[in-house]
Amino acid sequence: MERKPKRRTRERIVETSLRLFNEFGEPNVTTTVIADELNISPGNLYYHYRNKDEITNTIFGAFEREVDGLLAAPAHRAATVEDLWLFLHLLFEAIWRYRFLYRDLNDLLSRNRLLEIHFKQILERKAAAAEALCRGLAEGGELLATSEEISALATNMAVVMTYWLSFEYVRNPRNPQEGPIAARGAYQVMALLAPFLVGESRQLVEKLSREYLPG
Amino acid sequence: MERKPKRRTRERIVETSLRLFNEFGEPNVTTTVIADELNISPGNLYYHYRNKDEITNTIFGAFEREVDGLLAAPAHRAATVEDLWLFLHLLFEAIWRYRFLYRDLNDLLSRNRLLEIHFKQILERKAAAAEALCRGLAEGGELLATSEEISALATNMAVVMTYWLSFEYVRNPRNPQEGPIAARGAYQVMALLAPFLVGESRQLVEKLSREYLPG
DNA sequence: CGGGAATTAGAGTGCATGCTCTAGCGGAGC
DNA sequence: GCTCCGCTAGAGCATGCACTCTAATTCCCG
Repeated sequence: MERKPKRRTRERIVETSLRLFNEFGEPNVTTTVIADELNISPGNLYYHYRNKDEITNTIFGAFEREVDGLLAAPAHRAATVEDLWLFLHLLFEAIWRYRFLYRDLNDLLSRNRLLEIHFKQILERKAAAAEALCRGLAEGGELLATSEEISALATNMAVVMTYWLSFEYVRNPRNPQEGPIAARGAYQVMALLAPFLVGESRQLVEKLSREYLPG
Repeated sequence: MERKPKRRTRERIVETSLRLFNEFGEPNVTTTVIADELNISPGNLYYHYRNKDEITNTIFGAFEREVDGLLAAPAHRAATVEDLWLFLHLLFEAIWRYRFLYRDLNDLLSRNRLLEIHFKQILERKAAAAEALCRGLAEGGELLATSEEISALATNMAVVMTYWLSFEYVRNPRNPQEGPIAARGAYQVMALLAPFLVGESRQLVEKLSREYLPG
């Protein structure tokens, strides 16, 4: 009936699941739908994965590895505004590729203990990375703020990094374009710490904003 | 069998549903559970409400009325930092009482068109109220920022106002205490615009923070 | 009382979904 | 060609859910 390569079924399941999860939301994608989309039988799907959660967890594992790599970088490196700008773009791009996790976050976490624990860790690492970046900028004299201000700022950065996609989704449910949303998210996070920046760094932010905001 | 007052069934259904929704999440509360909790039959429940969505919509209607009242206020009044502080507390308190809406937001909106439209409006009104408050402070000379900065700031305020509860919930799933979470949310939003405030207003924020943050 | 309307009970239905079970296919090595 | 084994098909099961239907009860009002 078909001439597709047969040996990649396990990989194809996660690829297709990720695509469908992102498009329709994980709760709205049944195992039958995944199997149909792949033109395989439910039995075949369950031969490769014990249950639906195992598919979700596999996808989440890939996401976690990617994000961990990104979040680890800022910790041990001198921070500049350009670093932050790049970091935010990479982060939002990764989040976009796994956006289903963020769309039905609480639902997923309440049904899956592993996700609950690990996602919480990711959140903490996000806040820690944001704080490390801010303190790095402060040490370099590019940012001027008290320790309390930096703590609150880092927390707010974590909030916006985590929920910007959801926010955009509620504001505009039928508008799934990556570029603008990710760039806008990076801009919004940048706007959080812009007022704390001094002189040339602040002007750099304004320049970056002008370049990326209209596009 | 029972001696409870019988005539309030319709009201008791929404009251109990709200409580259960908030505690366990709307998707995890079945109509059977609601009926059981009230010691009534499913048939009785469906006599008063055509379906589950009608219960949700009724609750949402009450929430919308409350929030609309709150959001309308800042628009036509001279703004001060104290006004904002009070406004944020009232808003977070209202959100807390209807927190189930925010917990499974995307799930709810994707299954309920009325909610999708009206919640979107609420979001827009939140951003508008935040922007009005900021511009009011700017006119009063208490806040110093460009128009672009105020726009980005208001958007970020809307994000934190909307998702602070979710954020706290992910960070600490088993810790349902109202006071600290609402106060902390107000503080976080305040921290967003603090760097734009001048002189005495900024010191006032620091004072308010010291009072409410540890508690 | 009596009768009609409002309310309630509770068994039951239909459907969706995650998942299972068994039989069979097909390719690689002997 | 045979056999073994990884892979696949697909009917079907168990469960949980929102929701329905009819009969009974209770309440209101004359």
